[in-house]
Amino acid sequence: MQKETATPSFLPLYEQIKQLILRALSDGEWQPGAAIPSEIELARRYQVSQGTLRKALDELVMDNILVRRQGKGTFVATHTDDGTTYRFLRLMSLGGEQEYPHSEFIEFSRGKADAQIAKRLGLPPGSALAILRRVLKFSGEPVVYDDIRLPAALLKGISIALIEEHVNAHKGTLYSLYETQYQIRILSAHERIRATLANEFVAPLLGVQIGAPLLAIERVALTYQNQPVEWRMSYVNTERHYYFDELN
Amino acid sequence: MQKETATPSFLPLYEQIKQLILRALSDGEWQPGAAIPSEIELARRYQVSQGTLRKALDELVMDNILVRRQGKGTFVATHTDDGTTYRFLRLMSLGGEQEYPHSEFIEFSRGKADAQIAKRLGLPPGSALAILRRVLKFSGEPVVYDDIRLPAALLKGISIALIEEHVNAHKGTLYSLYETQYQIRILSAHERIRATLANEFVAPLLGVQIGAPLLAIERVALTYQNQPVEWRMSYVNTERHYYFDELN
DNA sequence: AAGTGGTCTAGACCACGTA
DNA sequence: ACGTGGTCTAGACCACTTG
Repeated sequence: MQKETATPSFLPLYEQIKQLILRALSDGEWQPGAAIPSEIELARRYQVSQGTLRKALDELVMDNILVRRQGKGTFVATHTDDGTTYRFLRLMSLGGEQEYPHSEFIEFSRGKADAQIAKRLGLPPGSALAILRRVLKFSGEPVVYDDIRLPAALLKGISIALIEEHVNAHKGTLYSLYETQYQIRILSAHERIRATLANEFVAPLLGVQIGAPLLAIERVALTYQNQPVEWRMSYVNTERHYYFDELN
Repeated sequence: MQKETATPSFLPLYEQIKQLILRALSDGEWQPGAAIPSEIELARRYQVSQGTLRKALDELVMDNILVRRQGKGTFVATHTDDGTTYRFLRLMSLGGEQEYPHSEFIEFSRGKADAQIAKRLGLPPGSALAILRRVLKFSGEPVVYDDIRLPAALLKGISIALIEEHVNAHKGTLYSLYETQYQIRILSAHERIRATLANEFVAPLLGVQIGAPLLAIERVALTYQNQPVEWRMSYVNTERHYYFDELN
């Protein structure tokens, strides 16, 4: 007899605690980069043993939502931290070295969501979007063209100058910009990858011939409760770079 | 002051236990699909508490090396199990449905490792390889061309008839064949993805024009101790399918 | 009813970072 | 010296599967 998995007959305590902590994080009780209370304090607050609390934290750490530092405390994960700035960057040079890109912004504008983007972002078609176009250069060479779109309401008062200042002067990523300026924390993303040919628009931006093969990567980035907040389409010239993935 | 991470000053007990269990698995003490001893028995065997043993098992389960089934026991993971047969398949149809491919084998032969493949497999250049070429069809349409290579010594007495029997009559994958017939357990893999153009060899096999865009996916599959045992290059027609990846 | 994995607790002690 | 996370233990009890 197969058991229905619809309603789990029983919800472990640590899972409930995890949800409570997630809610507190989502409500902004603890800011990105800041320390949350110690395990002992949290255990007292939620009236559970330290072991049970630890198990809740374990899961949040596995999800890259929290970061533990032995001897110091547990912190809200950031996109501005040392090694995590390019957490979502899956491109490496053919030699295998990880390089970090330089952004050149081409355009910032506003537009409306077409059917596909609306569906991906869980919005009604025609919703107002902020549109951002840029080229990523690796070692000075253009490799990626990005077309990035977010619900316009999320990015009040944004300008291309502000973006460039943050990303280039500040050595930040778009995700650290969202986080520090707009209280949007990107927690995960999924990508759909296809092969395509460079058209007359993207070819000159990437310095390739029309008809050159490119990766077309459609990404949706998610925040708390897996809510989609950013859509982007990237075109990647893989003459000198590859996309890597680990399977297990 | 930054601490050198070279030699961890201290190895947790559960980590040592994990290594011992890994060794037992690698030595074939417990076969794929079979139950390993209960937690209580293993705790007794390794002279640790059940909690510590559990933590070791937790990690092996996270690595997809073991599978827990409440009330029944802990089992060695398989490629022949129900939902895990296509664990490494990252292709979905554009509509989003997961489809399972049908293999058509084109060729089985022997050859020598060139510099790149030798490097990827950790072999001396010129080593003897088994070579396998096939096309994967989804809903009857050819979508993937695979060029697959393994150290010849691993696949003693293999034949194309045997492969086809296993994969098609038996509804198995190559990885389940390796596992059941040759005692090679694939545990993980990594892939490098680039965009390319269909050449005169692959185009007719995939039913596309020469010059059509394709994904070129180079995969190395690993067994215990992250030892590489299989190399493959896949060419994927993404007109009706995409490669998906989850980032977090 | 018996056996397995899963949860939860309370407490001791260790390793690490800071002051 | 102190506070933080990390490890380990022993034991009670719960949930699931099988006979």
